[in-house]
Order: sequence, then C-alpha cells, then structure tokens
Amino acid sequence: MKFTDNRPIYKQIIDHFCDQIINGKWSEEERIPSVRDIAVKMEVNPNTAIRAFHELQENGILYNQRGVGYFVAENALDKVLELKRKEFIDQELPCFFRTMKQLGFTCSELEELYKKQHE
Amino acid sequence: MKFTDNRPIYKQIIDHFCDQIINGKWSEEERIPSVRDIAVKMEVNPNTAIRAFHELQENGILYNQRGVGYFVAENALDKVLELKRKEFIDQELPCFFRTMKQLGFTCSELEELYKKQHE
Amino acid sequence: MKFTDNRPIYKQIIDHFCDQIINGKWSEEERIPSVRDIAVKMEVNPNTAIRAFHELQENGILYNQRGVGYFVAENALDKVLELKRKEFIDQELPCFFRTMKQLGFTCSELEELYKKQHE
Amino acid sequence: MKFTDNRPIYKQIIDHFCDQIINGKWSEEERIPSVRDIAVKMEVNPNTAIRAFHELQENGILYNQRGVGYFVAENALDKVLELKRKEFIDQELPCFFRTMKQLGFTCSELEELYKKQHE
DNA sequence: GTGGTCTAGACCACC
DNA sequence: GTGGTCTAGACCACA
Repeated sequence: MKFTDNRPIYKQIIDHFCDQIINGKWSEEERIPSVRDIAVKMEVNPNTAIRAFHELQENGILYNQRGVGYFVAENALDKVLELKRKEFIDQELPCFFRTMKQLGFTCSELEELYKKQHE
Repeated sequence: MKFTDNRPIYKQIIDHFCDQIINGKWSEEERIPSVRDIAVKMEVNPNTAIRAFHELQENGILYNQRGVGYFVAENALDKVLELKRKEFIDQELPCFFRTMKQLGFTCSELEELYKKQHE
Repeated sequence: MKFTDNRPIYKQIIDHFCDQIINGKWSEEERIPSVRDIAVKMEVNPNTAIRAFHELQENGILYNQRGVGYFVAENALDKVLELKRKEFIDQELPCFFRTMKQLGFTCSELEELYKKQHE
Repeated sequence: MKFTDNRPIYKQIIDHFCDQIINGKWSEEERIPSVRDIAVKMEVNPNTAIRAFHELQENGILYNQRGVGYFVAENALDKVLELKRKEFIDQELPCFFRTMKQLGFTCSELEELYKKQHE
C-alpha cells in the first residue's frame, strides 16, 4: 500500500478502514488482523497502525479485547457514516463553498465536472 | 491578525494576499508594504513573512526589486485565480466528489445546503 | 566543510549534493543522512540544510517520507544533469560567448587554455 | 533601461559603460553626462550610479574633476580590455571548464552552440 | 528518532 | 531604507 498524499499516514489508514467497512468487507463483531500483521502488510510502522486503531476505537467503530485483538463494533457502519457525514458537513462543505464562490464556479459547472470525472 | 487554524502561518499569509488581490485591494505594479512593516502589522516574525513572499514570487504573483521592495506582478490576478483553480480542481474536487458519493449525497441536496448556508 | 565563496551556503549545499549524485555517491532510493546529522557534519544550522533539501525536493532530486527522512529520487541523476545543463546553457553560455567575442578570443584559443589548465 | 538579471545594478551599469567604451561611443578625455542625468536616464538611484562610477574610477577607466564631472581616462579602452580579460581568464574560464567537463560537453559541441546562437 | 515551522536577533549587500 | 541569509534554540506532528 502506497501513501502518496500529504495527509498523515494514520489518517489515511483510518479512511482505508472506513472505506472497507462501508464497502462491507468487515462484518460486525468480526476480528480484524493484528496490528502487527496490518503494519507489515501496509509497510507501516506498528505505532502508526496503533494510532489509527485508537482513533477508530474512540469513535466507537472498533473495540479492543485485551490480549485478543481489535473487533468491528456493533453498528460500526452507522458510526462510520455518521462520523463522515459530520466531518463532511462541518468541515469540507463550508470551505468548499467558499472557494467555489471565490473562483466563480457554479453548482452546475461542478456537476458537469463531476460527471466527467465519473465516466 | 490572528492565525487560528492549524496550517502554517506562512501559508495563511499567502492566502491572505491572494484574497486581497482577488478582492482588488492591490493594483498591478503597486508596491506592497515592506517585509518588516507587514511582519509588525501581522504580529509575525519577518522571516515568516519573507517565506510567504518568496512563494508568491515563485508563482509569479509578486516580483522583487533589489533594495526597493515587493511589487504586485502584471497579471497577478490571473495568476492567483489560475493557481487557486488548479488547487481546487486537482485537490479539493476529487476528494469532495468521492466523499459525496460515498455518503450518498446528491448535487441537488448539496445545492440546498449551499443556499441555506448563504442566506 | 568550508563555505568560502560568496554564494549563499544553502546554494553551495545544493551544489555539493548534486555533485555527489553526479559522482555516484548516492544510489536511487537511498536514504541520505538526517538533516541534523548533515547540519552537524557541515557545521551549519539545521535550517540552512533544510532549505537546501527543500529546493532539491522541488526539483525532484530528493523526496521526503514523513518522519523518516530524505531519499534520493528515482532518476535523480537525470534530473540533476538536466537542471545543470539548463542552467549552463541558459545562463553561463550566452554570457560566456558574449565576453569571448567582445575580448576577441576564439574557440581554439580557449581550447588551448583549457588544455593548459588541465595538464 | 531595464535591469532584469539578478546581478547588482551598479555592476550592470559598469558593464554598460565598458561596453560603450569598447564600442567606441566615448573618446578619451571626453566628459560623460552627470551622475544626476545618468541616474534619471537609467531610472536608477543616484547613489547606485555613483557607486558604479567609483568603481570605474578605481580601475582607472574614468577620472573625476571636482565640480566638473567624470571624464574618460587616457587609455580607457586598454584598461577596460585588460580588466575584462583578467576577470574572464581568472574567474569565468575555470568555472566554465569545470562545469563543461562535469556535464560532458566538448569544446566542439560548444562551438556548434556558439555558431547557432550567433546566426 | 524524523522533518516542519516559528521566533529572535544578527549581519550582509544593495538602493 | 530595502530584502536575503544565517544562527540558535524552541515547539510541533509524525513514525
């Protein structure tokens, strides 16, 4: 796995797991691989993986059983969507609209671009 | 001037000047205040201000005259808009659309939100 | 390491690394010593070293991995040569030929001098 | 007159006068325009013009008559050529050959480029 | 440990 | 006066 963008790697790992949960890769209560395995697989420092898991745990998306491993929480999918919606509406949207307005883009122009990018 | 967000101050200074150029505060070929004056006014170290100016110079938005000061370049406005458009389309848009799709928002829903926020 | 000439130290550091790359001291993807180590070794402030590295990074000669260090980029050698060739042809050559012509030197005279200096 | 390159303006003024002397624009013992006039004509700070004249005076190319003005010295042309030759051979040549060697250019290749640039 | 940013204050060349 | 460079030392986020 390559971490090419400038955001902190642990944030990218978080997103990666959220995406997988949204896409149904993990069931509720399912055990996910050990920090060590994930760190190896992702070619990442174990501390970095741990940091990501901690944050997922704080948001109620994972839970931890000492000596056993991390598990996908009940309602993890809802929690993920809720978290992302909150971030999106509170942080991305205002900034996005501000820039959009400043650069003179209209909603319909962006819709055009959207369609182009998703063809 | 307060720098509340987490981004580097010099980046915020860059944006500040870009915004001023967009809003027509500076004319082409106009001399902007000296590094020292701006540093004092913004309550920032001169080095931090210089760093911002260097980056604006590299992007062709300012130019420098030895021993005299910094000036707004010809076509500074175009350069600024071009730069911002590029950033917006390359970095914000894809990320935005991706999240939007993932969370199941439609363009029209967002347009609603946009209008609400701008009432 | 001594920095005797009048050019900025950070520029001299840049040239120093370019020279080392040309001379094959660093392989592609190899990690170079940390900013702090280099600063100590060159008897220079870390900020000065960082400045040089930033410029090398902008030219695609180094790249950076968060929290890990600086690495020699793929094709760093090509990038260095390209950069230097560009500088040489755009800046040194025209000035050189102009003076040469003005002083009435011919290419072959200079070739003589060249050979003398390299005996 | 535009000073576009990065060298100090006063150095560029010096070169400008040397060029004019080489090209025969000034005769020996001829009075050149006043510092003030030259500063106005070149759109330059008078101090900058004075600095150039001082350096030309130190090299025996101009001489000054208090309250009258600056004059072209006897043998100014020889002095100019001597000065330029010295600079060229001592400073430009070694640096030029070093870069040339490093970038793998040969004398004949450069001769080609020379001819192209002077067509 | 790594690099990134910032401050304070110095000195320089240049206009 | 202007900007440019450099140092010393601090604090931060990240791995």
